[in-house]
Amino acid sequence: MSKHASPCDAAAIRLSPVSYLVMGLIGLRGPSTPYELKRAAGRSVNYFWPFPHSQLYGEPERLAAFGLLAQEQEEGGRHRKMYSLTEAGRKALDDWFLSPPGEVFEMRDMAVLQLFFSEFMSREQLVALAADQMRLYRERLAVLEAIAAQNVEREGTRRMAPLDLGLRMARTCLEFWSDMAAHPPEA
Amino acid sequence: MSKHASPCDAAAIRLSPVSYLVMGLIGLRGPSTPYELKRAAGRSVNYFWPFPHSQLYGEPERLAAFGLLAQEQEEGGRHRKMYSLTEAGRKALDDWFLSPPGEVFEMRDMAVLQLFFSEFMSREQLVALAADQMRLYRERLAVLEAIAAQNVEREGTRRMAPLDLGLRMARTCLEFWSDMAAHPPEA
DNA sequence: GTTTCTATGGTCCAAAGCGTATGGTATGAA
DNA sequence: TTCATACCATACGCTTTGGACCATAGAAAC
Repeated sequence: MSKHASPCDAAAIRLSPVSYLVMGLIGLRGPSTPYELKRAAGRSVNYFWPFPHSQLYGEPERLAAFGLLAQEQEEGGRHRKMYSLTEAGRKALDDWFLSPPGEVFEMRDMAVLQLFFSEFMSREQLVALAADQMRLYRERLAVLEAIAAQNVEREGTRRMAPLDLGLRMARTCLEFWSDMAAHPPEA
Repeated sequence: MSKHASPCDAAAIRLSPVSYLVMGLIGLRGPSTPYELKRAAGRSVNYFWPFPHSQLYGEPERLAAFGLLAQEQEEGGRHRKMYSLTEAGRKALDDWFLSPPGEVFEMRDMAVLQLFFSEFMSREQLVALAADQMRLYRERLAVLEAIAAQNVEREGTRRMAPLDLGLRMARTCLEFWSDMAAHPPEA
């Protein structure tokens, strides 16, 4: 039932962020199906590394082919595939931690792009943009705070740390756009 | 000399962030060659909307084909192509400003990805990660502050606003990672 | 005046990533 | 039985990516 790939050139495989995402989540959760990964990711890691769910089906397959995950397929029904970490997979994760990424975040922000070109905007448009961003960041804050509230017992643990950063960033942005709305530069 | 596309289905064209990037930069700078755009972008907008330089060559071509830019080609030498905004292009830009993006930034942060899975790390590794991020954010801050210093006369203008946000974000992150280094959660 | 060096300027393309359309399967209600 | 609705999975066309590669100009060296 268990279908292993030959523990082939695990050295040669290209590991992308999504690879680590998948291996990491399985490490945290234990054996999981793609659908479970998708749901788990949607509520957490997706906030600071977005990606389409379709990758959570393809990537485990690929990792299994290289022996980093073990695959087990349901006999009947939906033929769910259950993936778990192999020794090699665990090792790959550990190796990843050995060296910090050496780069800071990349941010893609359409609102800031508009802001950069805001010389072409009227004052009203600029204020409207700022107001809209304020609304969105308040929403974002509410969502993140709700997640924090649901996990009070884990407060201060490592897994909650990214949430903390998310909250800080959202507050910083909210503050920025509030200032912008209150005192829009003339040009 | 001047080569216009028919002002064809400018309605049908798909406009991506890079499209606005290009049109916006040309709007700010006046007529520009791709190389100039590339250099200008590298020092500014690239910090909050990264993209490969090859797009700055392909995209203007495409926009010109739809009549949003006008193209003029150097006769001899390098056959540089000079692009400028047409009426339609200016209009497309204006239309863009009519509706705020309605979304907040997407962040991709490898360090936070590692942090999320840091339960698998030793305390030393975590501290090392934090220290490395601190270093990088200090560097980033230095760069941004240098840019700000070079533009004191434009301080408080709209074009400098994104820089302000960048500084605030970098400080927030630096603070976060400093806290992480000083008080790494046990697990 | 020819060679060489370097900074400038531009193109190409294979591979990766993206998002969505689509199509099955289980469950419970009508 | 059937319908409706979640749940679960895959396929595929399109865009983006990043970096390798090429080409030109001008200056310096000889």
